[in-house]
Amino acid sequence: MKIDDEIKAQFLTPQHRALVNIRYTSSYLGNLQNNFMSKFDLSMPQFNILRILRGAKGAINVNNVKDRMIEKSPNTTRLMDKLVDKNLVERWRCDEDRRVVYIKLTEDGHQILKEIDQSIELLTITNINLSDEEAQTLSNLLDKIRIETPSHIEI
Amino acid sequence: MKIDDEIKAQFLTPQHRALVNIRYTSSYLGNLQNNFMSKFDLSMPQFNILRILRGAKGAINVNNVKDRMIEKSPNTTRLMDKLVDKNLVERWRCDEDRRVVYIKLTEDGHQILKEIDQSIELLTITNINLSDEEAQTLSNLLDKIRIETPSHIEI
DNA sequence: ATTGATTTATTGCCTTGTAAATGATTAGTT
DNA sequence: AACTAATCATTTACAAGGCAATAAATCAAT
Repeated sequence: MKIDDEIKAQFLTPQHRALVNIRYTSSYLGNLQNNFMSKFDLSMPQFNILRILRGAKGAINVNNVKDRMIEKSPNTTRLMDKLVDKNLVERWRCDEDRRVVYIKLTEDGHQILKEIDQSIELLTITNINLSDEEAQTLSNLLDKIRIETPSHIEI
Repeated sequence: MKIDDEIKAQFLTPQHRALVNIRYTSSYLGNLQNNFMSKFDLSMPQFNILRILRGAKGAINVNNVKDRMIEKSPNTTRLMDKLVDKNLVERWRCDEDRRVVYIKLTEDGHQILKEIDQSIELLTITNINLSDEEAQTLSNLLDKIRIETPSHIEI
C-alpha cells in the first residue's frame, strides 16, 4: 500500500513523505525480521550478534562486536547477557588486558545458526524485492540523505 | 558516509545493502528528530501526538489519535499519560459512550507547538536534502518493498 | 612513581515498541 | 431479558535503544 493510504496524513512535500516512509518501512521490515526470529526464541539484534561472532571465526572482544553493529555499547552488553543466559555464547575476561572481555559462540550457538540457515524464509529478512538497479538507487538516495545533514544539527 | 563504510560489514547483494541502509538511515533520522525535540523536553512521538491534536482542531478520541500514528494503542495511552503530566493535553471520558476517552490540547500545548514552529530547525526534521524527484523515487521504492512482501510471511 | 587522562565494559534510568490479558461498556442475537 | 460478541482503552510484562555515570585497568607524561 502507498504510504499515503497507510498513514492517514497529508504530506506537505515529497521530502516529508519520503522521511515518514523511511521510518515506516524500517519499522515494517524490523517487525518482519523479529517475527521470523521469534520462531527461534531470538530477536533480530540477538541474531545479528550471533552472525557477527560466526563471521569472526573465533573469540573477539566486545568492542569488535559493537563496531559491527551500529549501536551504543550498553546495548551490546545487554544483548550478550541474554545470549549467555541462553547458553548461545561464552564470555570471559582477557588476561593480558583485564579491561577487555572476549566472547565467542558455544556449540549451541553454532547449532541454532545452522537451523536458521536451513530455514528458507531467511531470504526474506536479508533481501527485499527490488531489482539490483533499484536497490542500488535506493541505497544511494539514503546515503545522500545522511551525507547532507545540515551542519547546525549536531548528532 | 556510504553505508559500507559506516558499517564494517560486507553486503552480499545490493538488496541486502539497501535493507540495512533503510534500518540505519531510519535510526539516524529518528535520532536527529529526538535530539531536536529534547530542547523542548519532548520526544518525537510525543510531538507527533501534539501535532495530530492540533490538526484535529478540537477534541478527538484515543482511537483517532492511534489511527494517525501507526502504533499500538498501549503506546498511545502511555505517551498521552506523559503529555497529561506535562499539562500539554487534557483527557476525559465520553458521557454518551463511556468506553471512549477524549483528548485535546491545553493552552500550554498550543503554546509549545508555537514555540517549536518558530524554531527554524524544524525544517530539518520534516525535510530531507533530496530534490522533489529524488524524494518521489525514494518513496516509490519503499512503497514497492512493502507491497511485495512474500506472502508466506504473516505480519 | 604518581597523577591524570583514556580505554573498555558495565550499570542505572528513562523512553519507546509490541504482545497478551483485563476491565468496562456497548452492540447484537436469540 | 439474557447471553455472547465486539469495541475502546488501559495495564502488565518484556525487549530494545539511548544517555549519563561508574568501575576497573591501562597508558602517558611529567
